[in-house]
Amino acid sequence: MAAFKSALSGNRLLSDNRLDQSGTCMTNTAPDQRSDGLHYIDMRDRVAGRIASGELKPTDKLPSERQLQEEMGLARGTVREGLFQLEAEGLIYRRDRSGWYVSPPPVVYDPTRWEGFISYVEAQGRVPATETMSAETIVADPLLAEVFGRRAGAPLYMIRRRRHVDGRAVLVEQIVVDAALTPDLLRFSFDQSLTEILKSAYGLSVARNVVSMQPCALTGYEAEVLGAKSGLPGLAVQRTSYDAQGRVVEFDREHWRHDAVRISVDTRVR
Amino acid sequence: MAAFKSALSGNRLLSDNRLDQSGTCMTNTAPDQRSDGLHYIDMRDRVAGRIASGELKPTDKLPSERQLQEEMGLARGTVREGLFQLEAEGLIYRRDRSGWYVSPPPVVYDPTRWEGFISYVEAQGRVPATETMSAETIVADPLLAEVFGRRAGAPLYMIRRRRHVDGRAVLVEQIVVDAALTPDLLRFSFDQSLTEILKSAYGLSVARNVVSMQPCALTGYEAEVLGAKSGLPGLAVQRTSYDAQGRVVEFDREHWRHDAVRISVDTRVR
DNA sequence: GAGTGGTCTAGACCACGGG
DNA sequence: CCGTGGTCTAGACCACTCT
Repeated sequence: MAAFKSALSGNRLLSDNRLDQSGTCMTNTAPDQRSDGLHYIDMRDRVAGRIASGELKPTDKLPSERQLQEEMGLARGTVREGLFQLEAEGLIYRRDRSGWYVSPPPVVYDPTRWEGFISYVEAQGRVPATETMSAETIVADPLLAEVFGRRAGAPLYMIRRRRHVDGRAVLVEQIVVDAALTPDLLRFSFDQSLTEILKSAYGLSVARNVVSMQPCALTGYEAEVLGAKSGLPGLAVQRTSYDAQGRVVEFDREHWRHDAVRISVDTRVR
Repeated sequence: MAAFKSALSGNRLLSDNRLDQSGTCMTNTAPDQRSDGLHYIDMRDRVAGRIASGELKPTDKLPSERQLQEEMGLARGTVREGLFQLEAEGLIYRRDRSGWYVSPPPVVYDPTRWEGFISYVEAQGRVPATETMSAETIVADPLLAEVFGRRAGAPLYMIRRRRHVDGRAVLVEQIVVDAALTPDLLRFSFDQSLTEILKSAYGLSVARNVVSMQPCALTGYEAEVLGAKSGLPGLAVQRTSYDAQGRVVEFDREHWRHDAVRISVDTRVR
């Protein structure tokens, strides 16, 4: 019913920045007309309202589940149902056994550009941080051998990092580079920009990116290191970067929290 | 602990097609070593195992929740918890009040190319279908006016469509085009390719795409028309297409089921 | 009308976070 | 240590689908 207006407003994609405003998609906190009788939706709307009004701001802690339960006269399970809704919408997130918090706005990310995470995030007025989880020499399994066009067993470097925005862990990544192109790479610290290292120390720069993205659930290792509950929606990004000679410079797999990122790509059509 | 092998296997992104094999990410059905004592995870693993083994195939219906409950000696809530995990991972989906089904593999989609949905899907051996929900003339609100570089109040066409793959509704989209560039557009049927219409009837082709993507929750209208429960993870895609003169040819917003799509982009670095 | 998932209640105990 | 969320049980009734 003539919903095109609302379809375009309450839009997290349109504005280029900062749009923690109104609501999320279309269900929205909207008027007050709601109260479908669905208790967990009412609960969702009430909390969403507090966020929209600014009563609760990004990174604020919500009242405890038991407080909300009492406050709204519901069973705890129903309260949690409403919280899961809000989490799925990216409005709130949880810290294990600590509580529920209001999500900050997402970071905008263009995986087709060869710019570092750090410059991206800073350009958006946020504070980036990187932790190197591991950096080691590995040998190419058949899969990686194919990616890099080497024999199985060829030496590669693998770096695992965790990245933060404003102190919150938002992604884990695992980068593989060809040891033949980057001798002695492990002498560097990877808490800074790898992009920069590859360019300045090895003269490698990227001419082509092949990127693949898929909504996923964060489970196992990724959920654990992001401090997320297994099953939290996420975004898996895989990037293969080539230089002008067609050599694979970087093979990168990233797992993002779903509420922490917005992908933006600008391309000429071939 | 030396998990890089498993980090690269069980990978839905790597292979270019069909990879309903092993598991999803890393938690995997893996060995049998599990049985953490977490009942809903056991339950997840058991069902995931049946899917991995081929005992349950895409589009197959799972046993009812009450059957699973009895079969595994769990409370129904616990069974549902496990089913939600599998849903989040994209392994299964539900049809409201009908049952749970095994998800078919996702479609690969490149939003930066100006090819139609139909050719994409067919090229992957799947059966596409399109339903036009509405097609109407609207006037530009301030937001759309800015997008199209017109005055507020300028005439535009808006088309809403629902797209299916193999009979399953996987996305809803809302396309806005400039009426000044496409006079009398509404005389066409939009169950076929809009791309084709714009090119052959109006000589419009696309030189540049600006695409933005964000994991989201499907709620309200989108959830409803996709037959999904509100809160289901989805992917919101917004595309603005320009022709060689820099005029906006199409402004498109799509909402996909999270388990139905994988995004792939191939770009030259500028 | 039978069977399915969707919602909701009112408990319980546990594992972990943080003071 | 206490408070938090995480897991789990055992019911109940409803709304809808399917045949």
